[in-house]
Amino acid sequence: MLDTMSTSSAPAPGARTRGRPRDPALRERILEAAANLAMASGVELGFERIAQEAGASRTTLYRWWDSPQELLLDAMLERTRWSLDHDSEGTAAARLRAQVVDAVEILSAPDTGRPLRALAAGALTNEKVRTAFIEHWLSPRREVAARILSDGMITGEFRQDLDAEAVIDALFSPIYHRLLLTRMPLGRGFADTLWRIVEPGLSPA
Amino acid sequence: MLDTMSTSSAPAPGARTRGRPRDPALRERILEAAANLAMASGVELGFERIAQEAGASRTTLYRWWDSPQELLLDAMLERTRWSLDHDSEGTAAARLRAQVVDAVEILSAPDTGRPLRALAAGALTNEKVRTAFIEHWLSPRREVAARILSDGMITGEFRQDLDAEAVIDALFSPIYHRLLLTRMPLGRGFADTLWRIVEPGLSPA
DNA sequence: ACACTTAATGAACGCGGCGTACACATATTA
DNA sequence: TAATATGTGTACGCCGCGTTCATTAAGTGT
Repeated sequence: MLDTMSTSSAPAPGARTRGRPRDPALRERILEAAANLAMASGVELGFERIAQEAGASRTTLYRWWDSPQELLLDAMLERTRWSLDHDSEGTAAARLRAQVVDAVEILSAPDTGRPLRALAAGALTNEKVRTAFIEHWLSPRREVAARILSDGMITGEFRQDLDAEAVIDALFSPIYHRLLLTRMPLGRGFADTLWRIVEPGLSPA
Repeated sequence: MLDTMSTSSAPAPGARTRGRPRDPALRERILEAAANLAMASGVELGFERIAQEAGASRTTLYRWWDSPQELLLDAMLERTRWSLDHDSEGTAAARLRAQVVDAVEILSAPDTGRPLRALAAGALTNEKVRTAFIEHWLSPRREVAARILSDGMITGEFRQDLDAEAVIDALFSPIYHRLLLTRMPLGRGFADTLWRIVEPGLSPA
């Protein structure tokens, strides 16, 4: 089993260790500082600034994270747990559609969308960040959708020869695309529009 | 009319000017150096390295470009002119599908795909780069597809209530997504798979 | 009590790229 | 020949990076 909630620095849940225990409040201040800085677009994300904003020592950050982006990833993961809980009621189509709406929700909200841009930027320059981003952010979310798709294919609601990964790409990558590259409007309506385009390709002939 | 072939530094096509004329060969060496460096993944793209690689003076680069990424964009535009020429023969569906295949072609080839990643990374950190990337790279390509979609909607081959921009997103952004973020295979087959998913949403009921 | 272990701080260092400024050489037009 | 614009080379200060070190703090073990 994979721990999706922390990139590198697991404070060892209930493990009683020797030495001085890590200060949870400090960690929280650091994560919040990173999220705040990343929300203010145009600000370069660096250990220097984060430490200053959090009122922490720079060395402390270096101890726990390898890069500012991995730090930010930890912050984002904790702030978006809810999006991984999904209803298992209703048709597969309705559940999948709800996931698309959720994704638009998260990526269009400034306090999550903007940090996600900084995260993606890191993923493009640092392979380690890219790996962590895939492992801890993208994959868990794709798996939720993959599960729903699989259910629908079994019950016959969807066609059985679907390429699940490609369907997920078609449904979700446009949302990332609008957030990251283009400047086209990204709002609730886009989820509907997108769904209307892809949905016909899901149902059996 | 918009000049899509140069971001900032137009050498004024046939304009006879005073002073010493710009050296075209030097410009070419610089563009090539940038493309080569961007192809070697893991290398940070900076004026310093580009100048060194091109055997040019760093000052010269600062004169003509505002950022290494805008320089690289110029290089990419010149190397992918062909992709903007498209056949106007055949059904709209066939022509649109061909565009998807071309896109996969360009983004999966290392000598264009990797530089494009560097370009996208720049677009995520520098708003000016982002603007140039949209204006000179994304928009012209989207317009080709938009034209085909428009044709198909007029002839009745496609449904008339399509949101063209959203269709384009659904068809092309998954390709960028696979190049930039995920590590899923990006090959000829993906174009076909993608098309099979989206195509049903295009034809009239 | 004491030793031991880990966390957090703060100061300092060298490195490298960035952006700019300046002086100079070169090529072309008026 | 004068004027103009391109290209070169050097030098400078700045800032963030990544690391090292010494020090203090907060918990464990016997």
